[in-house]
Amino acid sequence: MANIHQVAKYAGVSVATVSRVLNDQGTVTAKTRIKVEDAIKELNYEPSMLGRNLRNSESRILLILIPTISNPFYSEIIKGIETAALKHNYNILLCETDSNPERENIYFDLVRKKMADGIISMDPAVNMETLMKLAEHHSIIQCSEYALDSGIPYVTIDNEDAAYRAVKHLIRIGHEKIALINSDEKFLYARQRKLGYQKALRENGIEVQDNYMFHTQELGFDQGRQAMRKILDLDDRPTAVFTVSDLLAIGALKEIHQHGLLVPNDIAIVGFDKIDFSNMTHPTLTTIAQPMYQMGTIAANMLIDKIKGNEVDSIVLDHELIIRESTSG
Amino acid sequence: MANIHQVAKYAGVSVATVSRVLNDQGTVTAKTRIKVEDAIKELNYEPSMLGRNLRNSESRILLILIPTISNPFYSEIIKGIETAALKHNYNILLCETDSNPERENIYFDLVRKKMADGIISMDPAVNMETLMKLAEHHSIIQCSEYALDSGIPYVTIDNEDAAYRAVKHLIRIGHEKIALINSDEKFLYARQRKLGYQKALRENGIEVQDNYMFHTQELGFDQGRQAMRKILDLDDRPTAVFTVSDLLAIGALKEIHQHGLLVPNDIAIVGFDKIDFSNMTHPTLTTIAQPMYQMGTIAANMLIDKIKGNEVDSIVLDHELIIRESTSG
DNA sequence: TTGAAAGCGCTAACAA
DNA sequence: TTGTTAGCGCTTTCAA
Repeated sequence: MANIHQVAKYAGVSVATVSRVLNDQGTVTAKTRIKVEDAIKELNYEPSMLGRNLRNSESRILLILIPTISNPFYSEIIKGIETAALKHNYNILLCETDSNPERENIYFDLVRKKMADGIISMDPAVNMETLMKLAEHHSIIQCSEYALDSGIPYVTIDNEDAAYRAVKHLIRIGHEKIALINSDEKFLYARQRKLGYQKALRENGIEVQDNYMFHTQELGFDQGRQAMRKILDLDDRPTAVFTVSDLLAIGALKEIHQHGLLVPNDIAIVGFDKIDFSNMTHPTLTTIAQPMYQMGTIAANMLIDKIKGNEVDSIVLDHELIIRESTSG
Repeated sequence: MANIHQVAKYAGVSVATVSRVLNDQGTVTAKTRIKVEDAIKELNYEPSMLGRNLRNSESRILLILIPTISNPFYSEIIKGIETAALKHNYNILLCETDSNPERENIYFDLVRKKMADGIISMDPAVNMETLMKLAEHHSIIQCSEYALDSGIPYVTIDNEDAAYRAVKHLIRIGHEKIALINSDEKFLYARQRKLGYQKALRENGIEVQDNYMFHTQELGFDQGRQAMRKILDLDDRPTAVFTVSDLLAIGALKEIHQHGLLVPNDIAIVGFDKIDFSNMTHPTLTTIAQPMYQMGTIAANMLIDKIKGNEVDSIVLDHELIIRESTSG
């Protein structure tokens, strides 16, 4: 594998000139440019990013911090990030923390050690203190989940309003006994969605009952089933359930079917995220659409902006209630 | 941000000594080690991988080439890759080609330009010529999909046998009119699975009918629905369908429900991959389990071995038929 | 328009 | 055991 010196020698010019044609920059005669390009072709030369990156003190890599790649919610955001990153000549390092602090730390080290130019954090379980300390010297953007007072820019949706509208929809179609399957309230989005749930109930004169609110450690199918099992065991059984993720909703759906009950006739369900699978279930899922792809592109563009040294502002994107079969006979 | 020189100066030693304690290598007195470690702490020094990588001519990054992150089949493999990579101090660059050659080329450039030390290719649509040319000078492993005569090591399963067993299961429970929803036969796995399908039929004296075999461009839900719609339109309607991916199967399932028919009573379905969602549908899906996580760890270990300069052998992993509700009343 | 040379931060061969 | 020094491959300033 040739290096820049050999190309320079072969072309009969200096390395500086080779570098200039490589970067389409500076002033190079058409004649010398051709000499250099010929040499490059002849020697099969590929400029090494290792050298360039060291010289430029950049890696052109964006670190994406997610809890798990298994949740399609994140896959869709990642698609957006990747497309935007590519457009600016960045690439993405995928980092699944599995909510494991040790693993998280390995990934943080990558930016400390200059292997990544910035971070898009989507992990609700991220250690905020560490993240904030890191943000003092590095470019970081929060995506979807965030801490308001961290001073770290974020892109997200209005979780409270989204939950509010989901529950209001259930009330509008006649439900009064509405359960909530939430995730752990240590997460901001969980607290926000709970607020929206409660607000919708109160506004309609429905009492908020503690025994109608459930919490899960993760946002998966199994957790949805387990929570739904508890709900089905309730003496005064709810006629509708609002879950904070489609995966939870799909688990709940399964459990309801298992008990020989029907959705939405016996129990209506609303999910959250509008992942692809929410349209594949039977019945299809009413859910809150988050603009995931857009969230990804925006987060990436914000990060790249920040890396450039620009000020960037946080942004709250629109969501949308998608009414489907699980709430309408 | 301090560099190694400043640490050396602060500690009153040479940069070589700092490098030695950094890499836990060479011979350093406990006393000097402590001096250096103190300096590191004092200056908040973090060694730059940019410098180290240039010096060592390595990036410690593994490039993962997948068609799309949306298919959970790949997510699970990626989990395996990431875990194995991390164990060896490698990180993974996620590259979705979307079966777009232009995008593929951008990613190939990353290894040409030393930004990645090797590739795990899982894209069935990969340009084999380019891949083989690249393999002359770079470490590459094929995962799941492969070209036998490429000379590039692979890890996969026995697709023909897997399909054979899936169809045989359908025959055993009494089906004779069995349709196939396959993907494009330009892919090796599609040809192999078709062979298995045909073999099972022939062995049991069932005629292979061309009008029972369908092809789709992608392995998704929508393609499954469309194919199933055609099957339902058939004059002599099959009583069972073997699909080459769970996503296709889920689409087929949906379409069958839509027509007011029941699975498995009216039509039985077998999927392929055992993605998490195959257990969330109603009914749950009979499917072929691929050891995805294991495939990921093995592929990563093979690649790391290859980067080290070792010979690595291709490997065929076991699969398993998982019988669930979609084939058993 | 081009070239010489310094230097990005690190490792390792060699010398002391 | 430690230090000196030569690069790894590139970009960029300065001078010609």
